[in-house]
Amino acid sequence: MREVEGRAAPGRADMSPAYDPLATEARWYAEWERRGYFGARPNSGRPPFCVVIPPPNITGRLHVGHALNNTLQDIVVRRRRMQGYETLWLPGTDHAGIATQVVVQRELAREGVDWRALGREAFLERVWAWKERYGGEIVEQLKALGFSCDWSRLRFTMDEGLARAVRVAFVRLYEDGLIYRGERIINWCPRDTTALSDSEVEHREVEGELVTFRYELADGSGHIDVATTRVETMLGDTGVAVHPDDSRYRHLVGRRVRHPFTGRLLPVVADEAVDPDFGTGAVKVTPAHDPTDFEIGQRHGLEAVNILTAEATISDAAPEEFRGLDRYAARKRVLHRLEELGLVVKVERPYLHSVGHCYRCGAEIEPWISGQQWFVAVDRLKGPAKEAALDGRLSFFPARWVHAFTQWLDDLRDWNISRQLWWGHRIPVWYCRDGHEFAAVEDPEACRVCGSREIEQDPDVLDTWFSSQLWPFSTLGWPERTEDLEFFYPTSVLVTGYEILYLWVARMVMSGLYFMGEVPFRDVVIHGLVRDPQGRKMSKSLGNVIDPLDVVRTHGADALRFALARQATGSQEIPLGMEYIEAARRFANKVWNAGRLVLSTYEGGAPELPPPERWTLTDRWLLSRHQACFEEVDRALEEYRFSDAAQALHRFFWSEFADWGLEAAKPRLYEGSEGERRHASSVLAWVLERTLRLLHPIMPFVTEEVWQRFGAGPSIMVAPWPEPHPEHRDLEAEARFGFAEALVAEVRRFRKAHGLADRVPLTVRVLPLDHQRSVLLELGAEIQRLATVASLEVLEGPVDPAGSARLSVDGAQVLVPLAGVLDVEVERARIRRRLEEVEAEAARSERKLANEQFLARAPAEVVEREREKLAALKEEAAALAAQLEELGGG
RNA sequence: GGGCGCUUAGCUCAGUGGUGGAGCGCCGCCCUUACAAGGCGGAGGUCGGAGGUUCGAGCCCUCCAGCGCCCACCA
Repeated sequence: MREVEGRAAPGRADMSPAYDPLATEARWYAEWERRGYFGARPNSGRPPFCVVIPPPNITGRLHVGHALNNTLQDIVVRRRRMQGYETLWLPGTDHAGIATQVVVQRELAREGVDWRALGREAFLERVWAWKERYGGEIVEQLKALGFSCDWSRLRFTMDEGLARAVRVAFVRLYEDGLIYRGERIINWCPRDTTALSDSEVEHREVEGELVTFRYELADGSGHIDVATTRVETMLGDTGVAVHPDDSRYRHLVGRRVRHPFTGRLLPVVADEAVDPDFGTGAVKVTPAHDPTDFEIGQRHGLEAVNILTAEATISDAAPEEFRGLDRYAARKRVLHRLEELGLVVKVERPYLHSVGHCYRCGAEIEPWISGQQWFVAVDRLKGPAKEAALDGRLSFFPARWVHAFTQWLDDLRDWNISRQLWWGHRIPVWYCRDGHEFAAVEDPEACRVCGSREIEQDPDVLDTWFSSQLWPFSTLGWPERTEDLEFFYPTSVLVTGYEILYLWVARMVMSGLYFMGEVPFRDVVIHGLVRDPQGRKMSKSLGNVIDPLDVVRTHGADALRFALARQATGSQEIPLGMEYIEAARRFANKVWNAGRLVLSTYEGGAPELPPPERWTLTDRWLLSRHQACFEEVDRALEEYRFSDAAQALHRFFWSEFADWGLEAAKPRLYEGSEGERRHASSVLAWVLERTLRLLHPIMPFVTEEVWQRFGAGPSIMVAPWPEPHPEHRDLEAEARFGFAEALVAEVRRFRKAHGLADRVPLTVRVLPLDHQRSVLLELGAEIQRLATVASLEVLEGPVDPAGSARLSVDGAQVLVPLAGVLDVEVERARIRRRLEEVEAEAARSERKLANEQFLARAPAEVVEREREKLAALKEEAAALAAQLEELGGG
């Protein structure tokens, strides 16, 4: 624990060969928290950066979707903090009206208690108790993943301040005429017995039946056939509608048909809403149970007969023989009775059609008239939101979401905000005995209009999303003008899944603009849903669920975070399996072990580079590649391309820094002079230390644990984001080092082709092209080490190649003397294979260069490159052919 | 009905008009003192199909097929 105390003792004496996340992560999180690194202070003099968390429901345990969402936020937030912003990540939880109420109802049911019988107050006490018990759990789970939220500002959508914000918002909308009450047809969930907004209804294709049945004209002079997928609703039919231009039915408009069960006379009306091409072209009208029919009914003065109870059983408004039946039983019964009466024309089954379902419980939604409901009029809200999305005040990542966003706003209809629940913000409207109605922020004692003390508050509560839409400013203290609100609003970024783009994001934008006059956030980052590697939803029954907390225990939070970031492309699905997390864990281990190597040779202290004039070719190559990595990571994170950033880091760290940089440095580290060792070590340390900082937002723990040992500061969390060094980009060095890489790879391949174990000492003699000579002189020791070569000779001029295998690398000739050892047959095969490749490529190149159009129209440099390539290929082919000849292979 | 996205190695996915990549999986060799949670090498692709633009197309355009998602008052 020494390193936790502040300045670490450098070195790796205490570093075990295997990284142990379990021993590291919780310790560091507690330490960061203790030091107050997560806390933000307004008006610190630094520029503000603020993210509000999409508040998890208090019903939930942390699942992998939360892990993804918050990992991405933490990456953004940690980077900004390192960049010097006054960074606030504001956490909180959501009361989640329906979801929570249902969970508690179920808990009560298990105890044999009916929640309705309990009464409103006692029930709410139970829910609050539930919240106290489980509401904090998810917070602990978020901490286990390393998320750097400012926990001192933790909010809950029903805490005192937010409750006040909800009331102020409601009253203002009410007084501005944007909230109204009306009796309209709404979406009703018969299981949760509440209304839902349009956005809370999920449409799913189901196999049902399409029943065509007959209404006889009241005077017996004919009939009219109608089709329906919900035949039970005919119990509430009060009319039949046809299209006004439909000549087949024009003579029937104005006449009446007789309802077979109720005896009611139903007028035939003409209405534009009818599609003459569907079914029979005539439609039964059930104003109480279908939105279109409701409107038709309104236009033609048809009665709305509500034949369903709140639980979707047949009500007393229907004929006695059907009363009390469940809606599905009624569907069968009505069909059966119609058949008995000979009125069924046909039944198409199965008939695929779309049916609305409750987004919470999955029950089929009934369009229903449930008495008075509250609505938000959206016409004056949606315009400004759309404008903000189009004029750039709001930016979407990926940008394509802007279309979905604006299109949704275009189609948006008034928002039903009243819920027939007990858990939630109660609607702040009171009614007095004399029928007066008023809204108030504070609980009133008397009627605002007549002073009567006999007042009653509206029994309904508000849609959960009504409070959620205020989240970016209510959490900062609104309606008070707090320091936090002044400093941090508008917030900087919102990171969320696309599934709540409409439900939540769009409404925050509308309300932010309305109440604050400003967008609630500048950037909207939309990510996909986590799926299993086969693209299936994670579910218990499939056994493919990944529990983030299990992963933290077995692989570490860093591994989970990296795997998620690595997968987080802009696509709608994010495949994740344990094998991805395994790979990420191995990466964390790689980081740890690269740290061990570098630290074992390093003196400690903030790494410093030797002066540029002393840089070796390897140094220049490594620094150039590191700068390329920096640029890629920095740009990717700037644009919220998390996957690109993670991949760039992985590739650089493993394939470049470790596989080549560290391996190439070993001769100097182990066998070089003291000066060489120090030099090599300080370059590696400099690159590693900076790379750790680049990686820290994604993998905070392992980077901190290694970084501490440099003794370069109190914590990587508060270390600055690396500054760019464009002058380190050195394409010439990369090209020259590339020759060494190619030479090493060719020798390795040769070794493998002949099955020569690393133990067998190889001598390699190279006749380089002029520009390659210095590379060999500078990198001789590195090349020997990397290619496991005992002796590397640089030739001055042509040498008799007899008895040697001959390789070709970028035009350089490479001889591997192995007289007597070489298996001639294998060598012949190797050469023949290579020759085929070279000849095929040369042929392709020749064809291209024979094309006059290519010569005329392609850029000169492309043509030149092609010429050089062909020349090299031809040279190599000739050499290969000559060798074959010598080997007598024919 | 409208809209969006996807189709590239066995799997999951990157890919900026100029010789097709990664991770995982597979085959082979190696316990080399950072790491066997590793190293090295290898196999494996007519880039969904058909046209078009271009000197040149995985990439740009059109059409087609399949898959996924969102929206919609398909009774």
